[in-house]
Amino acid sequence: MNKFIEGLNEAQRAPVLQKDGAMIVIAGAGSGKTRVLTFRIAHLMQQGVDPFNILALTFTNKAAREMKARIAKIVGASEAKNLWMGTFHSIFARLLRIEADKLGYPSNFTIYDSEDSQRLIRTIIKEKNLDKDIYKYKQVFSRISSFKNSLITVKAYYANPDLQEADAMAKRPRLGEIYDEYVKRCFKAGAMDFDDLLLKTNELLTRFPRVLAKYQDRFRYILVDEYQDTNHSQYLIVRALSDKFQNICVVGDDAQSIYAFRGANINNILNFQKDYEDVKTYRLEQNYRSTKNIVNAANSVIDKNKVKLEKVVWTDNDDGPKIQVNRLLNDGEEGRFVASSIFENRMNNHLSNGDFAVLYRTNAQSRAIEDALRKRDIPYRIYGGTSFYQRKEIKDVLAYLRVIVNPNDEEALKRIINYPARGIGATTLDRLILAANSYDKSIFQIIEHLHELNTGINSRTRGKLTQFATMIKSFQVTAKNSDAFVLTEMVAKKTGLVQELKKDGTPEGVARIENVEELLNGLKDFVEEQKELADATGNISEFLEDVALATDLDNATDDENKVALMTIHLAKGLEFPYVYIVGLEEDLFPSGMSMNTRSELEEERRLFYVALTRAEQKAYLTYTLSRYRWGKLIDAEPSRFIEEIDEQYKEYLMPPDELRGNSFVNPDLFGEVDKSKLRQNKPTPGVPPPAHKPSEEQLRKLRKIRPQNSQSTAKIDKEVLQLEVGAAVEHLRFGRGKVVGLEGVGQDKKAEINFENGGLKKLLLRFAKLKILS
DNA sequence: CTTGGGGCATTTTTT
DNA sequence: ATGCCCCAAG
Repeated sequence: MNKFIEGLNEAQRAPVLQKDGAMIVIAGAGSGKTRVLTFRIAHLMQQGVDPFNILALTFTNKAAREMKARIAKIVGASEAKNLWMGTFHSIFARLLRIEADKLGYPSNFTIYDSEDSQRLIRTIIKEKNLDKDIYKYKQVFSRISSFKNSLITVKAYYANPDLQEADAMAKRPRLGEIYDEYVKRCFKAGAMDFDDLLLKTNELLTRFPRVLAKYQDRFRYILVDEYQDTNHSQYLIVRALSDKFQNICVVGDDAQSIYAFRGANINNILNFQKDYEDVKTYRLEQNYRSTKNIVNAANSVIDKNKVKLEKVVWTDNDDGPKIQVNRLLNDGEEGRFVASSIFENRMNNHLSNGDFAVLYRTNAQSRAIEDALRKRDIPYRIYGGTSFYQRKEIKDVLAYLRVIVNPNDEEALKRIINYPARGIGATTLDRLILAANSYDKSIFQIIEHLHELNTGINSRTRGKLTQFATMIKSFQVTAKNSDAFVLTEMVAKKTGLVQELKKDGTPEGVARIENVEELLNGLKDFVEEQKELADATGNISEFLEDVALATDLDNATDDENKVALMTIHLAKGLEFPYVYIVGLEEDLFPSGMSMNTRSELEEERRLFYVALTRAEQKAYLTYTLSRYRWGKLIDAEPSRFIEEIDEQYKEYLMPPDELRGNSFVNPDLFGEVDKSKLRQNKPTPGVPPPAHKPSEEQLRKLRKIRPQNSQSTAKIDKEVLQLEVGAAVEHLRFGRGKVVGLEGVGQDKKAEINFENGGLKKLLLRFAKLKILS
C-alpha cells in the first residue's frame, strides 16, 4: 500500500480506496475531508485513471489550487495539470467557451457580475417606465437569479401560473417581461451572468445529447466538495455528467450548509442516497482541528437543529480553554477588546498575527475592528467586502478591456462610452439604446453604422461616437499584437483615464491611481505566469475571466501573516488557532432578516457552528450592549446562540486585571449579570477546571496536529527572494537553469534565468516556484 | 453636456 | 455615516 494512504485513519481510508461507484462522504468539521479528496484523486491516478478523466468541483478556486498542488506532490506536476479542478463556475465557463457556438454565443462571451446584471435590470425597469419603488432592481435581480438556479426559464415561468400569481401578489405583474428582456439583452451583448454559467451548461447538456455523451465519457470520475452548498442547477449538471459511469464521490457536511440564500439546496446532500444506485456512505467523525471544548460546544449548539444527518463529531485533542464570552459597551469597545486580546495573546503565547481571525456576520462590522487594530499597529487584512476588482476605477479599466474583447458587451460599453467625459451624454446614450433595441443590434453595432441609420443624433456627436469606435478598434489591433499588460497600459494612457484620476488630487484620488497601478502590476504577473504555460496565449480574455470568477479569498497570499478579518461565510473551510466571533447579538447574529422561519434560523445556527469550528485552540465570543447601526446607536441583546452553548464549555470572563481601567472596559458593566452567569458556570463534576491559558505542552500538541501548509512554502519563498546571480535552480516546467541576472526589489523582484532546455526567461520570483539547487 | 448640491434610501450572507 | 439619484444652473 502507498505510504500516503497509511497516514489516513480507517474512516478516511475507505472512501479513498473504493475506486468505482457512487459514494457520499459525510465529513464533520475538521475531519480531514480535503485529505480524503486529494488522496482519492491521487490514488485514482496511481491506479491508472487518466487525469483527463477526472473532474473535481470545489467551492473556491483557492481550494482547487491548493488541492492540485498537493496532488502534484504525490503524482507529479505534469500529470496533475491535466486534472479538471475548480469551482462550478470556472469549470463550466471553460466548458461553455468550447461549446459556445452551439448555444449561439461567441466563445469570447463576457461574464456579467452581479453589478452588471443589476445595472441592466435597472435600465430595463426604466425603459419600461415601471415604478422603481415597486420594481426594486435588487429584488427583481434576486428573483431572476433564483429562477435561473431552479432552471425556470422565461418560457417555464410563463407556463407556471403559480409563479406569475406570486409576482402579481407582490404587485409586480410585469416581472416576466423584465426577465424576458433581461435574458434577451444578455444574449445580444454576448454575455452570461453567474447563473447562466450553470443554466447554459444544463441547456447544453440537455439539448445536445452528443455533447453530453462526450463529457460523460470524458469525466468518468467526478468528485464534488461542499456538496451541501450546491443548488438545483449544479445538482442537475452533476447528475447528468455522472449518469453513465456513476463514479461519483460527493463530500460535504449538512451541518455546514450556509448558502440557502443563494439557492443551495440542503436536500441535495440529504437525499443523495436516493439518487444513485448502491450508494456507499462514509462518515468522517474524528475532528483533528479543534480542542474538546470547541468541538463539544459546537456540537451542543448544532444539536438544537431539527434537520440534520446523524453524525457524532468527536476529538482526541486536549480539552483546551473554555470558550470565552465577553460583554462590551458598544462596537468601539468591542474592537478595542479584540485588538488588546490579540495583542496579549500574541505576546504571551508566542503567536503571530496570522494565527488570529476575527469573524463577523456582516461586512459592515469590519469597520470598528479595523479601527482598533490600526490604532494598535496590528497588521490585518480584510477579505471580501468591496474587493479590489469591484472598485470603481478598476472596473472602469476592466470595462475598456471588456469592450475590446467583446464590443457588444452593453454594460461595459455604457460604463466607459463617456468616461472620461468625451461629450457623449445621457441623451445620446438613450438614443443609441433606443436604436439598438429597435434594430435589434448592439450599441456598438449601431455606432459602427451611424451614417446609415436614423438615430436622431446630430452630426457633431456622431463624429465623437465614430472617434470612440475608432479608438476601440485600434485597441483591438493592439490586443492582437501585444500582451495584456501592454494593452492595458496603453488603454490607461490613451483614454485619459489616468489623467482624469490625477486631476482629482484628493487622497482618495491618489489611492485610485495606486489601485490602477496595482492592476497593471497584477497584469504583468499574469502575463509572466501565462508565459510559463506552454499552451496559454496570455490574452486578455483569460485575464477577464479570472477576474470575473475570482474571489477575494483566491487572491490571498498565505504568507502575509496578518490578522484575518472576514465574514463567517467566507471563513468556511479555513482554520485559525485563535478565533474571535464578534457581534453575537439578536437581530445581528442571528440576522434580523433570517428569523422568520425555522429553516432560516437553522441556517443561522449552522453558520454559528461553522464560525465556532474554525477555531483550533481558543474561541472568543463578544457581544455589546449597544451598537451603531445605520447611523444610530441602538440597544442590543445577547444572541440566543451564546446561551445555546452548553454551560460547561464556556465562561463569562471578567476582563483580566491589567486591562481594567483601560478606556474600553467599564468596570460597572461587569456587574450583577455577569456574576450570576459565573455562578451558573460552576464546574460540573468530572469536568476538569478550565485552563485559561494552554500549557506549553498543550500548545505543542495542538500545533502538531495542524496541517503544515503555508510554513514550508513561506520558507522557500524567502530563500528564493535571496537568490544570487550564478545560482543553479530548478523550475517545475523549464527544468534546470542558471540565474544570469536580477532586477526589482521585494515583491517585484525578478530573475533572468537561462534554462537548459527552456532558454532565457525572466520570472517573477514571487510566482515562479523555483527550487534552489546551489 | 457637465457639474454640484441636496435629498433619500440603505445594511445579510456571495459565485 | 455613506453612497446613489435627481434636479437645476452654467
